[in-house]
Amino acid sequence: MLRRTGAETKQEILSAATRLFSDYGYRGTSLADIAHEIGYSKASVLYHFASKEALLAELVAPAAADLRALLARVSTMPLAQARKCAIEGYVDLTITHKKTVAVLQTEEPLLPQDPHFQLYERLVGVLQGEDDNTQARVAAIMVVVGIAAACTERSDLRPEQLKPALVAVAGRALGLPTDSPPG
Amino acid sequence: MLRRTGAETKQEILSAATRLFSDYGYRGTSLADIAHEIGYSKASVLYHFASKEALLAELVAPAAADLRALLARVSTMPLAQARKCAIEGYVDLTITHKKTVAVLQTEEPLLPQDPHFQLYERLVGVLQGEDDNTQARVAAIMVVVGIAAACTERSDLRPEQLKPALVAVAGRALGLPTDSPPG
DNA sequence: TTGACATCTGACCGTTCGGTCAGGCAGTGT
DNA sequence: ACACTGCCTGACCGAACGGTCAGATGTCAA
Repeated sequence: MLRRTGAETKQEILSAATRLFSDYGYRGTSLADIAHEIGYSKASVLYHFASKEALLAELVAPAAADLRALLARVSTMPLAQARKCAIEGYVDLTITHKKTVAVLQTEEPLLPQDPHFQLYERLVGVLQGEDDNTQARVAAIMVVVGIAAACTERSDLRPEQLKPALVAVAGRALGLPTDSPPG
Repeated sequence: MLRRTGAETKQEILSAATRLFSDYGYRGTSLADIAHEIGYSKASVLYHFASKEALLAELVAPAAADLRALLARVSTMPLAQARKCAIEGYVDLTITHKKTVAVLQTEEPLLPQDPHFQLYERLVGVLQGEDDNTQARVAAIMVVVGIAAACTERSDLRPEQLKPALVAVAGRALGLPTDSPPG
């Protein structure tokens, strides 16, 4: 018989959950919804994941790992390079994990004590640079949240166009020196 | 006996709901939570509001009205002035209705067909200007979402500092000509 | 005092949710 | 043939939710 392996089913569940969570939110999606999406029963979802919360955690893990890696990589650089690299890395990450970021975007702000939230805090810190004036902080927050928002927009812009646009606008917002003058 | 009037109670409910919705989300807040917050019963909340959804609508109405007014005011201006005025007006609006915007911020993206969402679409259109290239659109989205995010941050920055910072960063992100060159 | 009205509540209802559990069913090694 | 294991399910459970309703209580006008 053509039975799927457990690992395959688990991946199917993760994919369906990512889609539904990003469209309807974590709280707006039931385990039954996820199960129905892939033609399994709710009990089957809970066979592969200990709880709905554990499913969310596993879903978010890859994006969180990438962000953690980016922060580690950037932390060894001099500030100017770190900011530039953080922007580009974060843009890549957001494009790659578009749907996952959309989930975090709508569900995370409610939990300041959440570990993922603290990663975002560190990213904001890097982009903010040494200055701790209001304007620098505002710019950093705007860039981090704005990049995520622009990527998760319904509009289907091609990544080849999207990435340079995001990097350019982020650089402008942060007041970074432009390295590729227009014209 | 010192009974409150119905209008007073209604306002109390709206205030408590705004606070709780912005902290825990619409779905994360029950009618019982709101009632408990102000020492009334759940049935009392439903005496003043037809439903939880109606409560949300009434809660959001003032901010939505302000945004609508801003868009109307701006629509009669030449483009350059409209963009500048839209930024400043939107910053004011967001600072004024900080908590309400926080509610919309986390609950709205899930409903593209929502009327409030369409107001945001129009605002993005104004900031985007005539260009419909990727970069202009990305900048507009980033500014609209970023302003809201920066205002609803936990950090308690004084509005006197916050407003000029937001306006300046937004202008930079959109590539507007700087009208007040730094010292 | 009485009746009309506004405000507020406890008790209740139907639904949905996350989660549990005993068991079915297919493949595999012996 | 047998037992074992991994995958999956229907039926069920308790809790929480939004919402309804009859009625208690207070206010005010006549």
